[in-house]
Amino acid sequence: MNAGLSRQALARLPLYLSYLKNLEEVEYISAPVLAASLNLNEVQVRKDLAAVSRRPGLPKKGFLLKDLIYDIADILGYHNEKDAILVGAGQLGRALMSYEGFAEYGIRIAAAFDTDPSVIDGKTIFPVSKMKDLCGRMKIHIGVITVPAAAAQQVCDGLIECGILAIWNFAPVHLHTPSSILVQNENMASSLALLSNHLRQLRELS
Amino acid sequence: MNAGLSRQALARLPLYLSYLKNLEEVEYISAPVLAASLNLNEVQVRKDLAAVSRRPGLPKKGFLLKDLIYDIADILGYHNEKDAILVGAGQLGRALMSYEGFAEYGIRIAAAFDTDPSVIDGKTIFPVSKMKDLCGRMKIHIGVITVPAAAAQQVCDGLIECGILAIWNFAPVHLHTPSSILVQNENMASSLALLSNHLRQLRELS
DNA sequence: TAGATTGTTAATCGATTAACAATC
DNA sequence: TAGATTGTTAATCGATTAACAATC
Repeated sequence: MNAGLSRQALARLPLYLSYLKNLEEVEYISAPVLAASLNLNEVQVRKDLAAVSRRPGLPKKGFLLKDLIYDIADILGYHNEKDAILVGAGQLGRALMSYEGFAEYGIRIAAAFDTDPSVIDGKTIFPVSKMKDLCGRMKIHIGVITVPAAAAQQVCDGLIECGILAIWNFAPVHLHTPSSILVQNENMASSLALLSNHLRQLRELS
Repeated sequence: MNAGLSRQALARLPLYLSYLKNLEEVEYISAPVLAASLNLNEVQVRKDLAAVSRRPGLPKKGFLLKDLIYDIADILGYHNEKDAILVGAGQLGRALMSYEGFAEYGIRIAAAFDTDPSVIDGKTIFPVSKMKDLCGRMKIHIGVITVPAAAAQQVCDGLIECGILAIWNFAPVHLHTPSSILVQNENMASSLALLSNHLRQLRELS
């Protein structure tokens, strides 16, 4: 299991999981049913499930729902809590900090950092100068960047100095990092680009 | 132009644009230089630029920076402002509402809606019951969903009734929509999945 | 001119989808 | 048994990358 899990397949798993968790009064779930519910190709789902499930599915029945939920959550790392730090406690940063959903994803924002004294409270939001110390002590490996674009690279460099291994970047810039560091861009501008393009094409048709 | 623009290519354009806008004292930019700066393949960038630029690039020089910025922004729809409405004025919703960056992307959040009376102020946040009326009058085609997962499908149905054509969905669920509606999922859970997986693989190596 | 860069055609790669035998 | 579903091998598709002639 987890052998042939492509990037895309991995990104589909949370979708499966959220759907499966909402099912009630169901003991088994089959790939065709799941595929139909999420508008996905049946074979694709079958392959994904085969890759994540520890026990094979049962012909004519499918997969035991309870086990499947467990297996997917496990692969997604939801079962072991990981601490993260966040840099940039502006509106977006604070929205993320107060998002309870992260617990479900195995992520806990242990602390946030900012340079603006007016947002620093010494309880959850600290001055950036304290970052390295805290990261080292808590062995934190995930950093969330929610600072303005202009400051993002510098913050990124700082996080790497602190021993961060994976970065979740909300700033609309490309970050330069050593190849061992994973940067996951939450690229809202790209999403908007796809929306705009769709609307324009509709307009051009008419 | 804009003929062979794949989904992925389109998603790269905002990256190019943000980089190009930050350049100073530069008149021409070439594909190889841009590619190197963003850690992308040179041919890929060359093809993308050829697809978006209205005038061909100059051998040995590249593309006129000013024109290139204009052309990309144009394709991305940043030059014509589009109104959007947002449903769910919680933390995330309000963070998006107050994000000034959208103006740059040609998006304006014209109004937000919520069911919770305590957040409704009658100025920017209105009761959901007013949604259809406002959408119709303002000819709004973009809807942003920032409600909890459990409410998302219902909100989505409401938006479609209001004449919305494209949906930017922040709720971690798959939305069922007619095929003519574009749904762009801002799937934070998927991003986190990729981060977690990367960390786990590092752990397994050691 | 020589050399960098362009645009484009061909080869490669990876992911999705189709086909099918095996199983309960 | 018959039929639905599984796992897997092969075919297709789309995007990325390589190769190369054309251009300034």
